[in-house]
Formats: sequence, C-alpha cells, structure tokens
Amino acid sequence: MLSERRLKVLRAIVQDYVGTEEPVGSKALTERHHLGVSPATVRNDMAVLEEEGFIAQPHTSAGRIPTDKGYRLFVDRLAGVKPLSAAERRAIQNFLDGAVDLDDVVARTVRLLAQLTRQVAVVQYPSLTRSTVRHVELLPLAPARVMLVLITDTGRVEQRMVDCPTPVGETTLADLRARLNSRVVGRRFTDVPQLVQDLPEVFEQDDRGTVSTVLAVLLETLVEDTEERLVIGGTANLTRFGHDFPLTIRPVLEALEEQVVLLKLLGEASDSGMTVRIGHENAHEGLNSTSVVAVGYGSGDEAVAKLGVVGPTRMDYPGTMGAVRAVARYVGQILAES
Amino acid sequence: MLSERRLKVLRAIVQDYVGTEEPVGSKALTERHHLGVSPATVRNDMAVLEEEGFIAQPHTSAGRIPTDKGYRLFVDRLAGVKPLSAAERRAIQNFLDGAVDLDDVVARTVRLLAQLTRQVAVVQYPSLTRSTVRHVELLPLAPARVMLVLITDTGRVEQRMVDCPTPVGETTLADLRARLNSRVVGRRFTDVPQLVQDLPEVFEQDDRGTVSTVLAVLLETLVEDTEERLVIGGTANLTRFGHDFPLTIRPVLEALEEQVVLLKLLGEASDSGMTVRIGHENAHEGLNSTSVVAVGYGSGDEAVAKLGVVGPTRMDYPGTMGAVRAVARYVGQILAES
DNA sequence: CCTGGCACTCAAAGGTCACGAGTGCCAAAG
DNA sequence: CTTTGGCACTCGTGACCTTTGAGTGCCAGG
Repeated sequence: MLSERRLKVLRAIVQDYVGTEEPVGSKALTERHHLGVSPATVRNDMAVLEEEGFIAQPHTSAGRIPTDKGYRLFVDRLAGVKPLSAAERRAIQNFLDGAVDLDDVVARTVRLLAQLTRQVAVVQYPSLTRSTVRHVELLPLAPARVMLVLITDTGRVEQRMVDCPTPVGETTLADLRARLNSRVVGRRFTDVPQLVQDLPEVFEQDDRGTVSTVLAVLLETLVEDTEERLVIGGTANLTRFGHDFPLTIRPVLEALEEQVVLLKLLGEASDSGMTVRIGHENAHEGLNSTSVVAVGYGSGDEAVAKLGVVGPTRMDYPGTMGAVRAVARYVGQILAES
Repeated sequence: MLSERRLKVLRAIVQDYVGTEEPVGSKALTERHHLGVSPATVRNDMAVLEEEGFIAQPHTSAGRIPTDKGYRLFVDRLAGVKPLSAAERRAIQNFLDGAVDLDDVVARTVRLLAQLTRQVAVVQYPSLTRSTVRHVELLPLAPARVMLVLITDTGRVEQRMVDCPTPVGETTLADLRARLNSRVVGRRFTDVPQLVQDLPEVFEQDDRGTVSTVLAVLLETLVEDTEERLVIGGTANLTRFGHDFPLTIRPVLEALEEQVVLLKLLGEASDSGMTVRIGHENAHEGLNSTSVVAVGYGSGDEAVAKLGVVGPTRMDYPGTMGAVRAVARYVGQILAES
C-alpha cells in the first residue's frame, strides 16, 4: 500500500508530464506543487513508485514518466471527472441542436468530440438490436421481385432486395405487409423472430414459399445489421502526438481504418459506466501507446451504442472523460427527443 | 519550345525522383537512362529546364527536383497511362464482385483504390441528380405524420419525415402514392418537379395542403440530396509522404476531414476524362503539396460521381492514373449490372 | 553543339566537448 | 523510521568544428 504522499507525488508527476510532455524530475516537482518536503524525499518516493512499476525513466539520469500502470492508478483513484465549463456546455448544445437527422447527429457529434478533446473521436451508430421496428414496407419491383424496407425507431432505414420463388400478386403482398406490420411494429428486433414464426401458415399454399423467403430476408436484415457502422473524425489531431511521428501515428491510422478493430474496441467497454483503456490494455497492437475513453449512450435508460476518443496515453484524463461523458449525455437527450 | 532531348531529360528526372525521393543529379541520370550524351550536356539541358521553371534545386549544389510545372508537362506530354497487370485486374474484380449493396460497393472501392495506389482514396457516392426514381413510398406514422421514402435506381434509399397540416386518411395516402409513382417512377430527378406540379389540384380541397407539403418535401429531398456523401480511406498511406512529417501531413488530414473541400476538389475535375491537379493547382491551401487524380464513373454512359486519390506531388502518375481509371470502369460495370 | 576538366559550394555525417538536469547513496538530523 | 543536505556520477542535449562527396557552373577545346 502506498502512502498518501506517494500518491500525491504520482498525481503530480502525471499532471506535470501531461502538461509539459517531458520527463519530470524531483526538483521541478517540489517547486510546482507545494508538497511540503524536499527534493530528496521526493526522490525516495519516486524510487519506490518506480520499483512498484508506476513510473519509469526513459534513460538513467532523466526524469520519470508514468507507466500504463501509473496512469491506471491515476485514473482509478487520483483523478475525478472534470466537469465542463459553462461555455463548453453551451457550445455542445449549439452544435448538436442544429442536427436534422440521424446521420447529421452522428456527424456533428464526432466533429464536436474531436474539437472538444483535441483528439480522435469515434462514434458508433445507434445499434439496431435494441431498437424497435417502426414500419416494414414491401414494394413490388417485378413479378417475382420485392423490395423490403425496414424503418427503425432510431430513424434508420434499411432496404433489401428479395427474389421470390414464385410470382407474387399485389394483394398477397398487401396482405403480408399488413399482417407483418400489425405483428412487429413497436416490437424489439430480438422479439421479431418469434412473432412471425407462424406467418407462412396463414397464407395459401402457393404463396408460402414467397412469404418464407421474405421473412428470411427480414430476419437476416435484423441480425446482419447489428454490424454497426461508425464514424471517426479529428485524425488531424494525431499530429500533436509527439515528435517521433511516423512510428507512432502509422499503426494508429491503420487501426482506425479497420472498423472491425474499432468496433471490438468500443464493444469491450462496459455497457453503462465510462471505460478507460490505457496503453497495453488495448488488445490491438497498433493502439498500444494510446488510450481509449469510451462510454455508452442511448435515447432512454439503455445504452444503444458507444462513443469515445482515442488519444495518446499521455492525455488529460479528467478533461477528456468529462467531455466524453457530457457529449454522450447530450446526444442521448437529442435521440430521446426525436 | 524544348528540344526532344530536353524533354527526355525532364522525363528521366521525374521518373528518378519519383523512384528515389531524392534530388537527382546529372551523373546519375546519364548512368541510369541511356541518353547517349555526357553529364556535361545534361547539365546544360538542366540549366535550361530550370530557367523555364520545370525543375528546381532545393539548394545550390544539390540535384534537381521537378516543380509543379514540371510535373504538369510530364503528365500532359511525356507520360501515358500505365495499364494494369493481369494480376491487378483480377484483384480488382475479386475485390469488387463480393459487394452486396451500394454501401458495400463504395466501401470496397475506397479500400481497393487505397491499396492499389498506396495513397489516400476518395470515393463520392453516386449522385442523385442524374439518377432516376425507382419508387416513392408514403407511410402513415401518426394521423398527421407521414414518412416519405425515396428509392433510386442506384439502390439508394432516402427517408424524410413529413408533418402534415391536417390529418390524412389511409385512402388518400394510398391514392397519392399511386398517382405519384405512376408519374415519377423511371423519370429523372430533374424532371420530377414539372411532373408533379399539378398534382394537388387532383385532390379534394381538404387534402391539398397535405399533398403540397408532401410534394415540397419530396422535391427538397431530390435537391438537397445532391449534396453528396463521400468516403475516404488509406490515410495511413500519408505516413509514406516524407520525413518532414507533421508539417506536411497535418493540413492534408484537415482538408480530408472537410467534406466540402473534397467535394469541391472532385467537382472541379472534368466530367468525362481523367483530371490531374498538381500541387498549387489545387485551390485548397492544405493540399498545395499534393496532387489529386480524379475521374468520373457511372453506371451508363454518363458519369454520376467521381472518385480519385490524393497523394504527394511526387507520385507515380502513370501507375496511379491507370489504377484510378481501371477502378472507375469496374465500378461503373458493377453499378450497371445491379 | 558537345565534351572533359576544374574550381567551387554546401548539406549531411561524424566527432569532440562542456553543460546541466537528474539520479542514487550516505551520513546526520529529527 | 523518516527526512534532509551533500556529493559524486550518468548521460542525453546542443554547440561547434571538420570532413566528405555529390553536384554545380563555367570554360576551353574538339
């Protein structure tokens, strides 16, 4: 167990390092933070902190920098979440209130987050799994070809082409549409399969093949579309990382382009609270020197998707966490209203 | 007018510089390209080329590098478009054939283009202005609320919420839907306004307000949606730019995030042929040290959108142009088939 | 007009050196 | 047992110098 003062020292080191981006030594520490002790004492404390793995020196006779473990402790026990200033809150509201549709909300959110945190922002589209069906539409395009349109309560629209085994009449189609909607509108995606299970039996023998096909495509759409899209922004902020560029930035850019990686990254974040993954805690190699701050957001009480930022491990955690949380809340409000 | 040999020298300089990324001198030139003259002669030619502004030296007593003007001449008169290898063609086909819908086609195209050229790829979604209406759907959501769904021949779906001035009955809506579709299906977006102009008059007095509202939203969607989305990829390739990183890469990343800038950039490209904009020819400042190779693509004979790549002015123009053209053609084919 | 020769330039690479921030350790004081 | 001042030591950083060599411009002769 670390003494009170040693924790203070660690906190001071993290804060200074985040601010200056340079290894911090014992003397500078005692000067800038009024711990009431001498540099020598701090040196002893730092030796202990290093032994425990919370800080490290880039080379002998240089200052110390926090390790991943050090940041972890800082985030868990030493730092709070910094609330935003009034001006920042207003900025968020102004920025998001102008959004006209879901795409716009997401686009604005990602820009806002990037600006606010001066880091790379990642926003996941609201997931479909937890949303409900607002309407299903069936449009005849050719005798044996139907377009299926699915509209969700989050305002998203998905369409699929269905090739039917037999030609299908307008009336049959209208009938199917009506029955389908009466059963599934307002229901959750996850409930739909059960609700439509016996639907083919209601129809004439001739049309059952078609009905089954349509249903199959619908269910497939529901499942498949859980594969969420996401939007990233603020990549230009990567240039602030450090001076040892190409090596640092490259793998990050590559990771950011692989949606799968990012989705997994966000997915790992806990559903409710804010999650901070620091350095090597990130599974993906390219992100080993970055931290990810993510949080779920949603229209109601349940989170339907995640958003967050990716930045250097040496980031302003309290500020970043504050911004991420605030943005998530506002977006949630906006989604609830629409 | 430059002599034949001087053009040869310029071409050699461009090729060498693109290959080595280092200023090229007279001696190296005579060795690697069998021009049948001595270094001294080449030096004289280079002096002339420099005077004319086609090449420059970074500092006295260094080799020459091409200027924007030099690249321009190279592209216009000295370089052809390098056709792709059979393997590359096969790769394109394999890659694009697996696409399942429009989003997927675009996503795959951008990845493909980035891989092929090892540069940043930009793909614009097929524009709606030139496409035709496949279907218009009207869905009652609440007594005075209708959802309008527009489906285009490119497979794109747009939806809008319509708040009607008065409650609207199912039958009226069905009637409107039928009349609307019979008039506009298969027609071009640009023709739609005329075609529906007199539609309100067909309806009862009570419903005219609603009909007008719906039509207004429809027309708005048609116009507004000319504001095309675009997708970019391969930003990690920016790290290959040079060693003087942050300065070069930052403004480019910023420019890439501003969709407006990019749209204008692509928009400037001529409609039919391939366009190459070199360095300062690009209006946007951040792109002053990059070149943009863009070309229109489309399902039929008409181009419906553009795609291209952004890379350093020092790029392999023939290869890049070949790749861009080939990809555009294949994408066009795919769109035509679906 | 082409060529070989020659003196000149200048960025890049390597080497040396002094500086100083920062450390670890120790012995004495609290 | 903790804190403190003192002190020798380490080592990266930056300033300054020299060397090297690719590349140039110019000129006189073919």
